[in-house]
Amino acid sequence: MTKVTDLDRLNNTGVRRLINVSEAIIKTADRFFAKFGVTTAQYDILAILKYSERKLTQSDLGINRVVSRSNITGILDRLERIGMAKREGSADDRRVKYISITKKGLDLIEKVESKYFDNVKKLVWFLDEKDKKELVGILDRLERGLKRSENDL
Amino acid sequence: MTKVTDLDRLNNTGVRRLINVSEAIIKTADRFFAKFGVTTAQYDILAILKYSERKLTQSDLGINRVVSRSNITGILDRLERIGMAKREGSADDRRVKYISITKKGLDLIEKVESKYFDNVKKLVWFLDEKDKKELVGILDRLERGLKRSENDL
DNA sequence: ACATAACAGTTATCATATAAACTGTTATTA
DNA sequence: TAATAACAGTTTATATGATAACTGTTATGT
Repeated sequence: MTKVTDLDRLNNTGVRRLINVSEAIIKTADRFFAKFGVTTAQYDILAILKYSERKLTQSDLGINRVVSRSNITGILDRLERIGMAKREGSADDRRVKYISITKKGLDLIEKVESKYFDNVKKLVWFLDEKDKKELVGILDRLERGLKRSENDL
Repeated sequence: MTKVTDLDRLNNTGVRRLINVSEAIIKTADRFFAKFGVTTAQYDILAILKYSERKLTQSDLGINRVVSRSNITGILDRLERIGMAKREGSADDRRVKYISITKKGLDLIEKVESKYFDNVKKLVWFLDEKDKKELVGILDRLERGLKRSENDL
């Protein structure tokens, strides 16, 4: 039974801070996309569909976005309902469904994309090149640490 | 209509990376607490209750955790169901409910807490003091940027 | 060929989150 | 005091996420 030290609490505060900032960014993105009638998850899927070189299946989308297959089902249901994407069965493999973005989906991205990137630019406005490089390094080291702490989970 | 540049995409990739690492940390925490029969949100509430100097209302809990009042309702429902917390009406103000942690809740924290802080220690294992200081600064600057980008949301 | 394993997608359940409408209570103010 | 505003908490609707059970299809291996 290890004793909890002040340093432990300080570390925890720092990690919480990281998570809070992340969540604040996510919520801001959610509100941004909501103005255009889609959720962040839906927009992400549409952007992947638009920029993919090849036809994608539902499983492909799951891999890119780290969303499980079961949740992709629901997101695509809603995208189909609002007419932004559609499913097509594969002739080769009857298990597979190919997903494509519709004209309406492409129009949405056209309208939203540059505004979205403008917001990202404002978000990182106060970071210089050194900050950005350091941040990437810190994130790498956090991921290494995460593996350590996952081991004896 | 601004054009999207490579730098825009690079910025976006960096921000996504930050969010991905954050979400990976959150998921690891979720799995950790699940082993003890609670969710992260539930544990957070219990920890706040344990270490609070004064009696807390549901609104108080909302403010600390940035969870809206409506979500607090559900989280407390479930905490009450498993016997970890309880509600008590206020005599002064019949709108208000004071929330307290039960013996069972305190036992849980006793059992979990030092293991949790051990995991946090492993998470930040590869960060030195300079990293930690730099990270705090970067998070500050990101928050400033976030305000900028929220302005014309 | 037939049994079995692996796979793609769907469905169901639970927890969480946002937002808006609602109930009852307290505070304000005309 | 009566009308109204502000507040605390609940409820409802919708979206997302994790997991697990399930259906149908394809691949494998004896």
